[in-house]
Amino acid sequence: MAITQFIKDAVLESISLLYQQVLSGKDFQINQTKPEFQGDYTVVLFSLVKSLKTTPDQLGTQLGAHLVQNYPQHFSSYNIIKAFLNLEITDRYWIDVVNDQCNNPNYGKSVNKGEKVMIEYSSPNTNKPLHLGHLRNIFLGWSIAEIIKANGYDTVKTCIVNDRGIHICKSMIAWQRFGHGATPGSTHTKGDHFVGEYYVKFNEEFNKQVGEMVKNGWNKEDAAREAPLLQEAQEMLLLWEKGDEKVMRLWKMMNGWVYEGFEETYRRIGTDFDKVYYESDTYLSGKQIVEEGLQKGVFLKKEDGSVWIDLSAEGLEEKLVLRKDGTSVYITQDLGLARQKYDDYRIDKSIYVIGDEQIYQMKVLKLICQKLQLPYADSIYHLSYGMVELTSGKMKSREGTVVDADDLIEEMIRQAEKKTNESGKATGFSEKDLSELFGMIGIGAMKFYLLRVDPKKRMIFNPEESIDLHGYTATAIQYTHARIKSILRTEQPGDAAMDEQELLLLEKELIIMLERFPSLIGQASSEMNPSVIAVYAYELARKFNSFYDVHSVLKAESSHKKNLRLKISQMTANVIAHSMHLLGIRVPERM
RNA sequence: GGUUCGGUAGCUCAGUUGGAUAGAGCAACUGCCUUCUAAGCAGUAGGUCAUUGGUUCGAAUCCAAUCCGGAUCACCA
Repeated sequence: MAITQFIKDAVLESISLLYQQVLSGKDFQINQTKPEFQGDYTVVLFSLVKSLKTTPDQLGTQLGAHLVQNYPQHFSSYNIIKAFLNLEITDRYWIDVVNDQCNNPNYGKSVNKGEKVMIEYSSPNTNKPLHLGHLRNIFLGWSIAEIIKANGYDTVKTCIVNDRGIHICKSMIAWQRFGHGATPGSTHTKGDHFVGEYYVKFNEEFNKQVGEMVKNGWNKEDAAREAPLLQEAQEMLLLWEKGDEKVMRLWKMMNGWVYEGFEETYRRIGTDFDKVYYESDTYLSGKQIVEEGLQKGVFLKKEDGSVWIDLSAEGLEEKLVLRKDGTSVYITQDLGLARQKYDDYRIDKSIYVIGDEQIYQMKVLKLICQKLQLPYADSIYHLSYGMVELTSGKMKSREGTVVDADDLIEEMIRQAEKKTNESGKATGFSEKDLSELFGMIGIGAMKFYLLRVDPKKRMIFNPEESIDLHGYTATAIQYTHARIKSILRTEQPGDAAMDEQELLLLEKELIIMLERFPSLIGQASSEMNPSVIAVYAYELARKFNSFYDVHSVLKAESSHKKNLRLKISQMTANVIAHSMHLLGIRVPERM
C-alpha cells in the first residue's frame, strides 16, 4: 500500500476514535512536506477543524500524538505549524521499502483488472510519408497503451490505415503516367516516400493543367473540377470500387511499397500494433448501421435520399450520415469501424488518439452511438492532443516545411553519434553495440522531447535547433541508468537484511521518490498522460545524481551503508528503466 | 459569430487536482573531474502566474467577465 494511502487510513481511524466521527479520505489532503520543514508528509488540517469543532492546534496535537503512539512502526515524530501537521515517517519503513522492492521486476504494476482497452493511434494515409505530427501521435498512443497495461488493463493497440479514396487514386494515376515503371527498388527510395512523391507529382501536374485551362478562358473553379487528370482519378476510383482487376493490382502493389516503408519506420522507432484495420475493409460496414438507425427512427431520410441525424437538442446541427447517392461520408465509416472494434474484441474502453482538430468529429461520433444506444457508445474516448508546430508556424506540405519522420530520426541518431564520439566514451563497444547505442540515445531523445509535455497542449518545434541531449532529456536519464549499472557491475547488493540505521537526507529523499512510483503510474493512466512519467523519471534521475555526487556507494562509511546504497541504486535503475519503458525509450547498460 | 483548448522566467515547459516563500531545462554567469561515468553536480541571475472582479482561513489552480492565440463548426478525407 502506498504510504499516502496508509496515512489517510490511519488519520481516519484516529479521528473516528478521538472524535467519534466517520469522515472520508476526500475530506482532507496529504501532501509531501516542504523541504524547509521537518517531516516527510503533511496532513492539512484546515478542512477538518470545522466538522470536528476544534482548533487546528488542538486537532494537530491530538492527532499527531495518537498517530505516533499507535503506529510506531510508521511514524516517528510530528510537529504542527499553523494548520499543517507534519509527520515524519520512520527510517525503518523506508528501508523496508527498498529491501522488499529493490529487485522486484513487477514493482509499480497493478494487478489485472479484467478490463480491455483498445488504443488507436498512428492511422496514416498511404500517400504521404510519416511526419513529426505522426510521431507525436504514435509515441503518445504507444506509451499510453503501455501505461494503461501497467495499471492492470488488457490492451489492444490498433491502427486504421486510410488506404482508399480519391487521394490514393491520385498517386496511382501519377505513377502510371509519369513513373515509367520505376519502383522503390529501382530508385533506391523508401516505399512510402516513393509513393508520396507521385502524390506530389499529381498535384503539380494537376495545377499545371488547371493553369493552362484558365489561360484558355476557363474560370478557375470549373477548371479545377474538369481537369482531365482529376477526371482520370475519379474514373479510377469508380473502377476501384467495382473491384477492377487491373486497378486492384496496381493499388495493391503501390500500397505494398508504402507498407514496407511504414514498417521500416515503425521498426526503427520500436512501435507495434496488435491489430491493423484497413479502411478498404471497413468502409462499407457503416451503411448497415445507418439502415438500423433509420429503422429506429434516430436518423431521417430527406427527399433527395440523403440521410441525416438531428443533433440540435445536443447543441449541434443536423449532420449528414449518408449521401443522396448512397455513398458513405467519413462519419459513416467511423460508425462502422467502431462496431467492428467492439465485435472483434468486446472492449470496455476505446481510446482514439487523434489530433484536437477532430474534437468535433469525435464528439459527433460518440453522440450518434449514444443515440443509437449502441453498447460501446460510452466507451468511446477521444484522446486529443495538440498539433506540433514549427517556430515558423504550421507545417505545410505545399511549402515544404513538413518535418519528415525518417529525416528527423536520422538526424537524431547522427547527433547521438557525434556527442558520443565527443565524449570519448565510445571505446570498448562492438560496431553493433555502438549503432544500437546511437539509436537508443537519438530516438530516445526524440520520444522524450515529444512526450514530456502535456498531450493536450500544442507544441512548438524548432527545426533549426536539434533536439537537446543535455538537461531535461532522455539522454540525462539514460546516462544516470548507465552510471548506476556501472556501479552494480562492480558489486551487487547482498542478501542480508539491513540493520537499523539512520537514513541521510538524500537517501531518504530518493526512497520517497521511489515509493511514489506505483501511484504515479495510476495517475498517468487515469489522466492518459505520459508526461507524468517523463517528469517523474527526470526528477528521479536528478535526485540520484545529486546523491551520487555527495555520497559514495562503493566506498560507503560502513558495509551496512554500502549494502543499503547498493539496493537504493538498484531500485533506482529498475524504476528508471521501467519508467522509460513506459515511454517507449530503451536504456543502455553503458554509455 | 457558436463551440472548444490554451496564455506561468528571454525561450521550451512543470506545478502533486485549493495549501506553507511558484519550480526545472535551454540561453547567460560562477565554482566542482588524482574520487563509483562531468551527457553530471552545486550556485548566481531571471516572475504583475494575460487582465479585472468574485468564492474562503488560503487561488497559478475554482467561478464570471474581458483581452490575446490555436482548433473546429463541409454531401473533404
